[in-house]
Amino acid sequence: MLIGELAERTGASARALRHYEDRGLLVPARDVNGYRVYAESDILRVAQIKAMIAAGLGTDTIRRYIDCARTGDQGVSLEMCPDLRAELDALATRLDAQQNAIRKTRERLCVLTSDH
Amino acid sequence: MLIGELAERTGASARALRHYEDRGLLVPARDVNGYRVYAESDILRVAQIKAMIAAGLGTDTIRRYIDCARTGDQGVSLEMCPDLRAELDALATRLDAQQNAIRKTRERLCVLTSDH
DNA sequence: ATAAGGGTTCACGCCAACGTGAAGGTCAAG
DNA sequence: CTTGACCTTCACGTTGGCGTGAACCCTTAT
Repeated sequence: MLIGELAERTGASARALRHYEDRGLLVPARDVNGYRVYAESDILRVAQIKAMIAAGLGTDTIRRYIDCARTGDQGVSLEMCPDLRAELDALATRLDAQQNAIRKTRERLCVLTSDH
Repeated sequence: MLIGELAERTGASARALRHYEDRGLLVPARDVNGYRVYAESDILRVAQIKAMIAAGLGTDTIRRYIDCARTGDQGVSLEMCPDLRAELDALATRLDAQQNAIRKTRERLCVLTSDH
């Protein structure tokens, strides 16, 4: 599958897909003409990447996640994972804090508007 | 109170405080020598601003929030507020989505690490 | 007088995830 | 052979919230 099709089927732009490749998140094969050739499994991978990006994770972290998962499949060492776990925990904590902050803000606004 | 003291008492950098002023979030008085002079109430205001920034709100939205709150104090019109409310709701929704995304990511990682 | 430690206004730098041309190959169809 | 719809690689633009000098003024202590 070429980049246009993958873009269409994942909802990511072609530019984004090339960007993911730059960041090492996606490594498509190349056709003789130089075109990127993607596998079916890349659809799932792109979905995961998009979700992690949306969750506020950086591409560095995502790449480490992917590497960790790959070595996990092969039953190889998972030593790099603990700090990855820590990073995910930290992000979750930050998101909690953000939710609290916005909840307080809304409460203050509700008091002012006498709403609810 | 001068900018250095406010910075110290709020944890925000002096640069950040000037930035907030550029964005219209903070309007300190000026001494004869041109120095910014802040009121005690600005400490609370800066705390609110920091919280809203941390929550992912942009300075435009925050300024509208402040204006809305000010006019609210004086019992004046609150017509500008509905879209502000909508914006806060949208942000809250986005944060929910992010939490879901990171939760799924952590679950996938847990499966791989056979943890829990 | 001068050094130290405040303050001021520009104005460029940064980071991250792409958007957006530019300039040019590839390939099937008319 | 040419149009058109794909693809390729640069490489600069964008958005936001500041960081980080630069160059300069104000005030107090030595």
